[in-house]
Amino acid sequence: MYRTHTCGELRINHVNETVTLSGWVQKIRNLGGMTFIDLRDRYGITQLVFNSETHQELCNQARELGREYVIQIEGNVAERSNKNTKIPTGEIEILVDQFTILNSSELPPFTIEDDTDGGDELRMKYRYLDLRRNMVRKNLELRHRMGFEVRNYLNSQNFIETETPVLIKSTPEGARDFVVPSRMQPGQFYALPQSPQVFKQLLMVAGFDRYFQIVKCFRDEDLRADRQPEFTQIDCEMSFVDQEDILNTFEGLAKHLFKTLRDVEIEGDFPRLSYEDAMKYYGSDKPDVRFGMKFVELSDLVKESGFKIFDEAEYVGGICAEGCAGYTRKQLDKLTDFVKKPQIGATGLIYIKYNTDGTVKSSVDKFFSSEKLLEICGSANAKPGDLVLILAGVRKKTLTALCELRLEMGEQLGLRDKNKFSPLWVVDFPLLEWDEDAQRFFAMHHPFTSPKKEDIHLLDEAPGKVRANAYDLVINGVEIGGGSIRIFNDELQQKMFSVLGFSPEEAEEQFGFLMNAFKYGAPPHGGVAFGFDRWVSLFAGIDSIRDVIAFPKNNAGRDVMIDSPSQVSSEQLEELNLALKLKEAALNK
RNA sequence: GGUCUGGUAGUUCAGCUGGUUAGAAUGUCGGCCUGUCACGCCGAAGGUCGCGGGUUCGAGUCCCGUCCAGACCGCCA
Repeated sequence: MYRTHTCGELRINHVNETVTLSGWVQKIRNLGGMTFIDLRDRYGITQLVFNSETHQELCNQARELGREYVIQIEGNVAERSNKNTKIPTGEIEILVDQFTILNSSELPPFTIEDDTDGGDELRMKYRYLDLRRNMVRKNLELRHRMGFEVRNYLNSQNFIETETPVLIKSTPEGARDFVVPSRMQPGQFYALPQSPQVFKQLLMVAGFDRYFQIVKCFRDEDLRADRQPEFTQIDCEMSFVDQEDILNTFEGLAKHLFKTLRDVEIEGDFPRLSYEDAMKYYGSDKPDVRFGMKFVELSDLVKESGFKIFDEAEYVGGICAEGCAGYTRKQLDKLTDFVKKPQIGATGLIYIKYNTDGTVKSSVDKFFSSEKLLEICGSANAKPGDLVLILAGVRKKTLTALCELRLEMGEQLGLRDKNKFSPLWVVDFPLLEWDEDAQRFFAMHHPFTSPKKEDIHLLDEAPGKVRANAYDLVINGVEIGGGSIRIFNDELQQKMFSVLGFSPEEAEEQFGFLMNAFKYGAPPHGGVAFGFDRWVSLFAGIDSIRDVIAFPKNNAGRDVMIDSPSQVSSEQLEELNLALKLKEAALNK
């Protein structure tokens, strides 16, 4: 038997028991006549003592140990004379009688501690060592518990977890597919699913009624801190539901997860915000509503002042930063630089300081009277002591920039507390969005999303105005998930394909199986999918999803530990009927 | 595809306008130490300054290219 207890469970009431422990050597403190070793496993740390007076030989052996050696010890649990209140096992220690080295270890390239000295690159290369660290392991334990609670809740609501295939078919629209060559069908390829979308709809046709799956999805697009080429979704679909039923069901899931994983009670219904209002008040379809600072449109108020920037702007909007009237020139310059960064793209920043004495000071004093500036402050709901920040320009771009500025101010003012959670549903998304390059409409959500009944008549005359039965769950400015009520009528689906520019033949070739299925009594249905990794990282209070994934890939889609992707042998290529034709840039690598 | 930041000891970093032998902390190794738990004290080893080219009497430092890593824009229904 390798162990009778784990390294995290022994307490004062175990004193005098003889125990066997196995684990890794975390730290050796050699005091000469006496040596202490911290023995670590997943469950905790237990201190071992070697005393040269009573166990000279053992003491000598203990000195031979190194960090991360795997050892097994037998000894007696004793009460410490000097207790350590910082750890749960700190009242006891093990007087070791014998020990065995189960495995030696090379010196690890970084220290296995909470505050490691390892940089990201090293930690990824030696991920199995990084995973020994509390921080990373705790994230994965949270992930485990969350998966468990998702299953618990959805099971209690009669959902059936059903697996869907991973080798499927490439379709146009949406993200770039990962493709897998078929050996048995020369020249043909499978695609890895971007989501199990059509399968879950087919399960509804099959009468499964309530489906879910915690499932890997794949998208071959460029990565970010919160985007991996393979990621996990909580994928769900329900029959005989309208939007209201879905929002209620999954609001229930969200509340259950908040309660069980973070012990947070979310009072009342999640607020709902139309896409239009989200853009108008926050410049984003995933607003962070932990704080206010809503946009105020000032376009009409500031026109014809002779200030060219405002006069020529399609949109002028501002936010009110509470209590910031005291900002120095330096701070304001820094904010100006911030909004002028190419990624944000504003041309400049206008401010009005509403001083505590009731006076105003602005960067556009030349063009506006004090009365006018006060009026602007009034519309922006500013009170003495506040600072109004204004951007102007093309509507869409300015809203986006103002969104970034708002988030930056929220950050500076400490309004984005990681332990505060503000969920909301963003609803009434547009069904379609116009693509300038392709000169056609694309489905904003996906081609199976149903238009709002009252907007269907607009499909021909003004497709861009049609709203969809689509919704996103947004928490703290992070898009946690989204979904829609689907089209379940063959005719409407064909109509949708035609608006998207598919010929009937193309639609038949790509999605014939789905439309065919819809001919056999498809129930009304709809669903939602949540980004599991993002949700876990939100609960863990971290910004990157990499640390809630056991073996993530880097920002170039590379696994630096196993060194993938990699080349395959010419025999493998031959077998797959593939020949490589590399571009020059690829050859240089 | 683009923008930005970084790459110096095992590790995390410092290294100014180019100028003597490239430093600190930590880790490692050796010695001392019987109550440590960030143990302490003494000592030692440890460097292709990512790689290639250029400018210069002289390059870790400046320039060009390139590779790697990270953040972001485009992209991601």
